[in-house]
This record gives sequence, structure tokens and C-alpha cells, in this order.
Amino acid sequence: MQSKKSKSKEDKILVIVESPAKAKTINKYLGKDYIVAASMGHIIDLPKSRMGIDVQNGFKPEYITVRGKGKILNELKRYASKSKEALLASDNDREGEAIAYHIGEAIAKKHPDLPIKRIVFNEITKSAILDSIKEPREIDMNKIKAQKTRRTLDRLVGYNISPILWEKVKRGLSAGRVQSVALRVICEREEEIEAFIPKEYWTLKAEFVKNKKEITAELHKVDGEKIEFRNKNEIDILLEKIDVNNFVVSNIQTTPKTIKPTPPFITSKLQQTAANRFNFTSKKTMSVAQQLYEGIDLGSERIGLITYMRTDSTRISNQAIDEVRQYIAENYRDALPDNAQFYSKSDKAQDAHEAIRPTSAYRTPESVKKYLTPDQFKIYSIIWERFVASQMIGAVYENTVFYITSGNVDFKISNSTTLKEGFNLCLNLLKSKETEKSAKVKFELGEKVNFKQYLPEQHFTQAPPRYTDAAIIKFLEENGIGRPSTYAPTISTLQDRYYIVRKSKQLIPTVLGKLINKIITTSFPNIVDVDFTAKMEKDLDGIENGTTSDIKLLTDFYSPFIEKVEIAQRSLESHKKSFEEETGELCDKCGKPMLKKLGKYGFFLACSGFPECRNSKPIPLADCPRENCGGKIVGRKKAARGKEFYGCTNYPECDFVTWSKPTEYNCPKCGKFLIEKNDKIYGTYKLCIDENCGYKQIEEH
DNA sequence: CAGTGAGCGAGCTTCCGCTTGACTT
Repeated sequence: MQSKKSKSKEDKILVIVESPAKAKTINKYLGKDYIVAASMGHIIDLPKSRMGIDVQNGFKPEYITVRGKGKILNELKRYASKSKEALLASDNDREGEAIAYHIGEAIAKKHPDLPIKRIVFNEITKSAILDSIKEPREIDMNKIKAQKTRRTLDRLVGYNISPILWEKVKRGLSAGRVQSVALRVICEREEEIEAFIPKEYWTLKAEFVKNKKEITAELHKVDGEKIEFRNKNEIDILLEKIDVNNFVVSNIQTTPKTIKPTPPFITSKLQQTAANRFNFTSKKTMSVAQQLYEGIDLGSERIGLITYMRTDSTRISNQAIDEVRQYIAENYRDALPDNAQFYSKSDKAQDAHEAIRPTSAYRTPESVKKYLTPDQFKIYSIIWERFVASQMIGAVYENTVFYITSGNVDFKISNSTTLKEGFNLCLNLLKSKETEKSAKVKFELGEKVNFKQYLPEQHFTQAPPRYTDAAIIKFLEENGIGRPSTYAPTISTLQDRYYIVRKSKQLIPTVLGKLINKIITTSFPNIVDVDFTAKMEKDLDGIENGTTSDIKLLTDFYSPFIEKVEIAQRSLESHKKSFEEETGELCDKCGKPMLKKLGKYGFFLACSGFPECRNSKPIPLADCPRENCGGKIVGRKKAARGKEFYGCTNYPECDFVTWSKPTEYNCPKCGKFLIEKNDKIYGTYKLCIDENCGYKQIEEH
């Protein structure tokens, strides 16, 4: 018989979620009868150091406790021993189901008599959680199968192709279903840019005068047709025919236009917007969003300011909709629509979480500004603005176009007037910048217009732009490749492998990246095809609803795939040297050309006479800021594990040294290099390395 | 505060997707 005391100890209900911040919130809702604990993601997975798939035996995976997660698992088991029941409350999606299953199995082994149930909720509100506890369900074994299949497929692809790259190119390289597609599109874009030939074209504007003000009109049509000019001569031929004393307003068209607000943020859209607006990398955006999610000290208490930041859904909890509608009614009465706005989810969304939104619409960006760093303020502002705007009415504009005609030639002037601000009322950082359009002038129909001059302009067609963080994430998301939790890490992986480099905002493939892409696209064309993931997702859906066999799917994939692996192993030539680049620089010891090579710490310069000449040096990043030094600043490390610092190539004669990495920009005041800084007052900004100069470049938004 | 590439031939690198940390200075 148990004593009363020890019995009460076993009276708790254990709730296991994935994120500790979520655990904290739920703990507040549920109170003392519950223990809410976090698994911090997956706890059971394939081993890192070996394949861990028994292909002969129905692709049986070897599952082990993830390194470093043993402590957490033991803690969960300890909580279980204090509990009369365990509720697996990981996310309501494929991965979450697998996490629940793995934890459930592990706990059941230790506590066979403990009732273990699965609960799910799609929003962190008290009512949603209490409801979910009332309706526990079984683990969905079809979902587990689908997740296991996804995991197996990714492992087979990654761990079979990567070793080929080690053997043929360089140790440590990698390939995978997601990263290799991202690399492919970046490389293909670069090829387009390299092959691009700019074409000349001209546009024509005309300047008119009314009430002593100059108004610019652009050419609309000639003889009712749009017209393109390939050179100046074609413009001159047209101009000769126009009677400049005969311009009249021949037509006025007025059309109302309503612009609806955009849906609240999902991860990919937040990353894109922060990249475009603030030049934030996706990594930085996620880290700042995480801070807002985990909680900000607002003086009296610490509060999570936003909902979960890794989501693919635009769904909003009813509670949040009620609150924001009340907020809008109180602050922007006329902009409150009759009904709440619902945004349809994409068919790729797994919908485990709400959209990214402020936890309360009443915490306006301005009201919390003093508790936030500049970066936090920016991210919070756009999340708040986008969410509140999404529940307001559209903005209504009136577009007026005046056609100014002489003979058969029409010019046009467009004016846009705001009739109703709508959702624009709550925008600040997200306000579109083109509000101040051309000087607004009014013309009457048939009015004669005074001509001043023609403004012909020469242009050249532009090569397509390189991918940025924002653009590559947009591509991945639109094609259903990768998940909210992997967009930012995927870009980091490509950089870590030296496949791409980031130059200001652009992602540019290296020679190595292009080589790897060529190898993968020729030896494994189907893997880097967008359709591969699309088909996989469809098949996984089939497994989830019980219509597709997981074993058959894997078998059908594996036999042709492993054949390609073997062919590549046998027939692919070695490329160990083919990504070394000429630099144009000559060795200062023996005069032979210097090559840009890839070592374990990144790129460096080495003499092509190696091993006879062992001269090597780091890649110069900037000029040494010391007067008359003439040396270059290069990255150095004390030891393999040490932090990188930046010193002068003339060391020890010049002992200039800094921890700050030089940017690619130079100071407009003194010419020395700029570094990037981040502090609580200004956020991220560029600063001259020379403190005496003191130049500071703060980005305006 | 200041490495890297051959070979020698140990032992090791790698995937995607969940989640957060902290031994930098």
C-alpha cells in the first residue's frame, strides 16, 4: 500500500511539448496538477556516423537517442514516474507525430502501466489546450510511417551521394534533396547571367508645363499601338512627325482600385520581408523572432510578444481575431470590416501552428519600443503591422490617367489619389514608399497643353538578378521544398560547404559550387528536379491516408538510385583540383602563378609550384588602415578552435589587429574599410575601422 | 593571437527536420 504522501506525488499529469517557451505558457494555463515539459525537438533519430538503414530488411531504420538528448529523455522519464498519466502534445504535423511516438515508446518501456495519450492543439490558447485534453487520441501510425519514409529517403540520398563527393572532390562536402536543389537554381541563375547579352532600348518621355509647373508624361501609344525603340534614330524619326503645338487632352480615364491587405506572416514571408526591408539574413530574422517569442522583459513582467515563428499557416485563433477586431474598432473605427478576414492556407501547409502574430494587438510597437533592441523593434513592428492590417478593410485609390495627344501620338500622365486609407492606417515600417507620386495636376478634356521638351532615355536590358535570401526562400517555399525550420539553415549549409558566397545581399556560386552542381545534375538529375520533392510529398500523403505502401515507395526509389550511385562511383573522374582558381597574382617567392585553393579553414592562396614552393597566404579582405603600411588585412586564427581575428599581412612589422571582420565597403570619408556593428542604440550599422574618423552608416528604412 | 595543400593511411566527414544553447571575446 502506498502512503498518502507518495500517492499524491504520482497524481500529476505530464504534458510533453517541443518548445520550452511553449511549455512555460501552457504551464501557466494548466496550473499545479500538471507538469509541462519540453522535448526540444526530436529525441530519437538515425545515427549520425553511419547509414543506419537496413535496406535488405525492409529499410528498417536503426533508431538511437540523439547525442546530447539523453539528459532530456531521462528527465521526461523521471517526470513520468511522478505522474498518473502522460499526454504527448508535440506539434500537430508529421514531425510532431514522430516526436510523440518516439517519446511515448521510450517512456512506456520504463513505465509500462502509465497511460500515455496523444493530444493536439493548433493554437496556444487556454481553451484550445483544455479542449484537446478532453479529446485525447491514439498515435497516428500512418503519419509515423510517412515521417519514417521521408527520413529514410533523405538519409539514403544524402549519405549515398555525399561520400562520392568526398572521394571525387573534397572531404566534408555534401548533397541532399533540399540543399542540392537550392544550389542548382543558384547555379542556373548564374549561367543565365553569364550568358546574358544586354540589349539597347530607348524610352520617350515628354515634359509639359501647366501653371508654371513641369509635368512629365510617358509615351503611351503611336497609331494605337505600343511601340519599342531600339535606338535613338527611331525616336528621332517619330519626333519629326509630331506637331508640338498641337497637344491636347484627348481622354481622361478614372478607375477606382482597391488593394486588399496581405495575410499575416508565415515564416517564409517574414524572412523575405525582413530581407527586403532591412537587409536581414534569414538566420538573423529567425534569431530575433526567437527572442520575441521566448519573451521580453517589459518592466513588470516577461512576456512572449509573438506566437511561434516557424509556421506555414496563415490561420489565426478566434480569440486573437476577436481581440484585434476590438483593437481596430477602438483605434481605426472606419477600417473595421463587417466580418473577420480568413486567409486560405496553401495546399502544402501542414498547419500545426498559427500564423506569426503579436500575442496581443494592444501591445503596439511604439508601446513596447523602449524594451526592445532596434532589431527586435523592426521585426516586432512588421509582424504587428502585417497582422493588424490583415484584419482591416482594403485601401481604395482612384487612378486617373490623362492622355495627351498630338496627331496619332498619345502620351499619358497617371495620378493616384487615395480615397480610403484602409489598412494603411496601421502601417508604419511597412508603409509603401511610393506614396508621394508625381505632382498632382488636373486637366480638362480637350484642354490644350503646353509642350516644353522631349526626354529620350537610353536603357539596356538587365540580366536576371542573382538570388538573395528572400528570393531563394520564395523559390523553395513555392515549390514545397524544405520546411519553415530549414529555410535559413539550408542557405547556411551551402555557405559552410563553400558552394556559395554572399556578396552584399546576393548569393553567388563558387567554382566549387558550380562543379558540385554539375556532378549532381549529370549523375543524379532526378534528385535535383523540383518534381522529385513534389512527388515525394504526394506519396507521403498517400502513406498518411493509407493508400500508398511505404516499402514499395522506397524499393521503387532505391534500386534505380543505387545503380546511379554505383555508376558515379565507378565512372566519375577525380575533380580534386579542378576547382582551384587562377588569381592573376604571382608567387613572391618563385614567380609562379598563385592559385586560390580551398583548405579546411576556407579559401587561401597557394603557389602553383607546390610542393616545391610552399608559399601560401590568406585571401586579402581589405587594405591595412595604418598610414604607409601598404599591407592587407587577412583572417587569422590562433588555433583550429580559436576565434577568427583580423590582422595585417605585414605582421610583425605592422601589429594592426581587430576582432571585427572587414566588410566589402570602404569609408566614404577616409577610405579605410568599414566594419559591421550591432548595438542597443542603433541596431545594425556600418562603422569606420578608424575611431578617429568615426564615420557611421546607419541604414534608413 | 598569425592554419590551410601531397603522401604516409588512422579515423572521419554527410542528409532533413524538430528544438535550443553558450566552453568564445
